[in-house]
Amino acid sequence: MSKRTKIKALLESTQTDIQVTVMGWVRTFRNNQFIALNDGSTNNNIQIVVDFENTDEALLKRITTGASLKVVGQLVASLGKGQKVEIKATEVEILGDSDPEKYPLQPKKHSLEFLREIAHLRFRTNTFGAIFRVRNSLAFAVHKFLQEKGFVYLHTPVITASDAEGAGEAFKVTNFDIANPPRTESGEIDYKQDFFGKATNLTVSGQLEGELGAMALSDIYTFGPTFRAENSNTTRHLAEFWMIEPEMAFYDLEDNMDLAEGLLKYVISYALENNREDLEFLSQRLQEEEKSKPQNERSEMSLLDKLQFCLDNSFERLTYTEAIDILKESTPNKKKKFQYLIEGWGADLQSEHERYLVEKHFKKPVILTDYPKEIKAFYMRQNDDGKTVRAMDILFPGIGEIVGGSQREERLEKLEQRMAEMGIPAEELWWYLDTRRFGSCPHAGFGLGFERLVLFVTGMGNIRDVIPFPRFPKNAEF
RNA sequence: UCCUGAGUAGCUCAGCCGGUUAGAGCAUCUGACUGUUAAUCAGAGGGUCGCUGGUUCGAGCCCAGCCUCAGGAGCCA
Repeated sequence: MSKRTKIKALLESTQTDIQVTVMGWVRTFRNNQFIALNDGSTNNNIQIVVDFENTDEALLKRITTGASLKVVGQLVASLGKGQKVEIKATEVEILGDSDPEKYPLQPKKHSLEFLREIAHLRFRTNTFGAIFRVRNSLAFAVHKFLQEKGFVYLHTPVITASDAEGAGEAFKVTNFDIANPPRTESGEIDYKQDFFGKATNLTVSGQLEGELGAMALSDIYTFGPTFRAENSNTTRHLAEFWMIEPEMAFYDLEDNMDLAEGLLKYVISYALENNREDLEFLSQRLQEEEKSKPQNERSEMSLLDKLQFCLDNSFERLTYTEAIDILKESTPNKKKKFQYLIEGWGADLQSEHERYLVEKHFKKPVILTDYPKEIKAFYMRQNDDGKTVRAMDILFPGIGEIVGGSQREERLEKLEQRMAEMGIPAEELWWYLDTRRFGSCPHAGFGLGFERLVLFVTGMGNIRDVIPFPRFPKNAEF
C-alpha cells in the first residue's frame, strides 16, 4: 500500500497545504460532501471534503458508514468550525464497502449491552476506541515500571497440574474423547492415559511458579491470562482475565505495599499523560451517563479528578482489626443498614463493608493488612499473634479488591503445618516446598487484576467492556 | 448459583382494564437542499411482540416452564 499518514499525526500537523494520503473507516457522511474518517489512531475524526459536483455519483453512494477508504488530498485549514484542519480530497477510493442496510453501527449512541453483542465491531466506536487505547497504555506502563526497576518478566505456564492453589474452580484440560474417556478398573477416569499423564487444568494463578523464579532472580513478574471456572455473573468477574503477579525476594509486607501503590500510581499517571484525549472523552461519557442517575448515586468527582486525586493522596493503610473496629462503630452497622452486620473479629468483609471503608469513611484507596488466617490462603506468612497473616488487599472505589497479596510464609515448618491444617496435599507441591528447604528467604508478592485496573481508569461500569472479547458463563462468542 | 428487573421494527423505547389493521424517534431507501458537525426537510418500506405450552370467544398484555440479557449478592483479581 502506498504510504499514508495516520489521522492523529495529521490533526497535530503544524504544516498545511501539503498533499497527504489517509486511510480509515467512515463514521458519518454528511451533506453529500463531508466525511468523518477515523483510523483508530485517535478518538478524533478527520474531515474529508469531497467535491461532490465533480465526483461520480456511484462512488458517492458507496461512501457509507463503516466503509473503508483511501483518500488523497490537500491538508488545509478548515473553512468550517469544529475542526482546525480538513482534507480537500482529490482522489477517493473505496477499499471496502459497507452495506448501510446491514451495518449495525449508526452515527448515534448505542447501548453498551448492544455493543457487547457485536464485540467484533465495537472497536469502531469512540468509547471502545478510547478504552482499548487506554488499556494498551496501561499494559505498556506496567512493563515499563517493573522493567525500570529491574524486574524479570517471567512466563509461567498456562497449563498446570496442581489443583492445590485454592484460588477457585479450574477449567480442565484434556485430550480425551469426553464422551468416552478411558477408565480404571474401579471405574474412575484414568488420567494416566491422558496427554500429560495426569489431570491438568488451566492456570488460576501464576504465583506459585512465580515464587520459584523470585527465589533465584530476585524480582520477577508475570503478566498473562488466568482462568476461573466460577459461575460468576457480576460486573467485576471474568472467566478469562489478565493478571500481573510480581514476586520479590527479600521483600516484607511494607515493601510489597510500597511497590503495589507505586505501580498503581505510575500506570495511572502514565495514562493521564499519554491518553489525555481518550480519558477526557471517557470522563465526559461518564458524566453524560450519570445525568440519568439520581443525584445521590452520582460520583462527587469527574473521572479525571478521581484519577488525579488517586495520585495526590497516599493510600490509607490499616489492619483488618482496625477496620473491624471502624465498621463496628459505623452508622450503617449501628442502624442495621448493612445486610451482614459486623458482630466481631473474624468475619470476612463483604462488598458492602469494603465499599463503606473506601467510599464513605476514607474516601480514597485503602490497603487492609493482617487478616485472620482462617479467611486467607495457606501460603501467607503467619504473624506472631497466632491469629493473623501478613496479607494485604488494596481496595479501590467502585471496584473493590484490585490487588490481593501477602508476604509469603518462608518457614518450612510453619508452611507445612498450615497446609496440613487446610488439607493441602504437600506431596503435590513438593517443588514449592523445596524453595523453603534450600535457601529460603523472606519474600512477598501480589496479584493485580488488570481488567479491574482498566475498569477504574476508564470509569466503565462493567468488566466485560474493558476486555476485547469477554469470556463469562454462557458466553464465548468471537 | 441466589435475589430483582427486562426481552415489542436494524437501534432506543411506548403500547391503557385482555378487544378491530401493534406505534414513535433514530437508522435505512427515494427525492429536495448543498460548508455540514449524530446536517436539515418531505415521503416510503420495515414486526414469528424471546421460545414452548396453557387459560380465554379473543393474548404483546394473564398463567407455567425454559432461554437470554441487565443490576445486586456469593466466589475473587
